[in-house]
Amino acid sequence: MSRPPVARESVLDAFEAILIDRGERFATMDATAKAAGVSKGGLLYHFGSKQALADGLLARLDELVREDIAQIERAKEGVVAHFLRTSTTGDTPVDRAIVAATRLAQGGDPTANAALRGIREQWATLIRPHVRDALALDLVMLVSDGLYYNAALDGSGVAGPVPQGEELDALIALVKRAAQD
Amino acid sequence: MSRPPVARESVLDAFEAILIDRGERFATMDATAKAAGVSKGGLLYHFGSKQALADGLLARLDELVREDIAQIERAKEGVVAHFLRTSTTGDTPVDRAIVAATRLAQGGDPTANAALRGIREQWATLIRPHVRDALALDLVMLVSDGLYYNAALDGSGVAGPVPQGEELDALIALVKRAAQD
DNA sequence: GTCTATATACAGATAGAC
DNA sequence: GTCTATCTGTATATAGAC
Repeated sequence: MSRPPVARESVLDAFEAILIDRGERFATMDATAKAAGVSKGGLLYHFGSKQALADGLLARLDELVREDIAQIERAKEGVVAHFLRTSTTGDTPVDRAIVAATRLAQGGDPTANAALRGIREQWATLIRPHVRDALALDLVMLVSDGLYYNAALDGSGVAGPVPQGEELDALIALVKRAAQD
Repeated sequence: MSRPPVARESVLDAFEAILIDRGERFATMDATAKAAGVSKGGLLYHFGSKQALADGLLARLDELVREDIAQIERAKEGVVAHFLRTSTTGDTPVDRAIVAATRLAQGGDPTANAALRGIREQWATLIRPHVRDALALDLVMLVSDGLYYNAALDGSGVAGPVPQGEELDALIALVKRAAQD
């Protein structure tokens, strides 16, 4: 699992940033190359097509989710609480990748859609043993989905109408009470 | 408030359908005109620009939401329950308009984004008197957001990983128990 | 009101120099 | 490995006939 070149990563960073900050329509190869500080030709050396660029983003997303899931499993405050807390409170690499993938999916990229569905399934598998039943799982997943939905609507950095800090703590407690015994 | 011409409405229907079924990238004026059974020139008589087309969709959304809110207020099973039940269980005109607007928003249209934020605020105002406190409101809104998020990911007609039928009834009961006294 | 034809701009992608 | 130049397709928009 050798680390890819720096230029490649900064192209992905730029692509992701435009998706988040401006939306799918503005995430062109031209704009991405410019934001990454390379020429179009340079970008196309690393990613031979727009789809390859999207695939690169989704591959990185997959890896970040893998790490994220490992972290949630080890969380001291419990799996459910940590899962909800990291459902886009902050501006972490996973969160950014997920919002960017959401934008791609909504633009009409079926691979982005499938990736997000797969991630949600992984999360559900992770949470299932820690809640009372299927209904409780639905509740936890939907609250998490709701947090991501608001993050996707607001782009990065902007504080949405979603609980944070102590309010988020209280929400987590409320959901846990409803979802666990 | 005179009813707009039939052709105008069918153009909006077509635009909405493409947004939902294929995504923002595919919702071009050409594709919309074709799907609506008019020529590009015909479309442009009714909507002079892409933005005007989007504005038309959002204006219709606003009206549908107004009707939707009036219905929720009158719901026999209670405001919270009816609100959650209509958070995209089905394939109603409001739901379709919301998913289409979500796609526009994720593509990078700021007016679609603002419209969705406004609608969410209207809903919150509607729900607020019917729940225990601000925390309970957060819970109800986030579950609703989560349902819409899944609807947006799945497009129209496809059954997502989201509760339906009796499972949905149980979820609504669970949320009500957690959110009301 | 609806059409065809066309102008303009930009997206994605290729060729080939350095 | 990164660049410039360019080709091709297509999206938005205009002009003007019917």
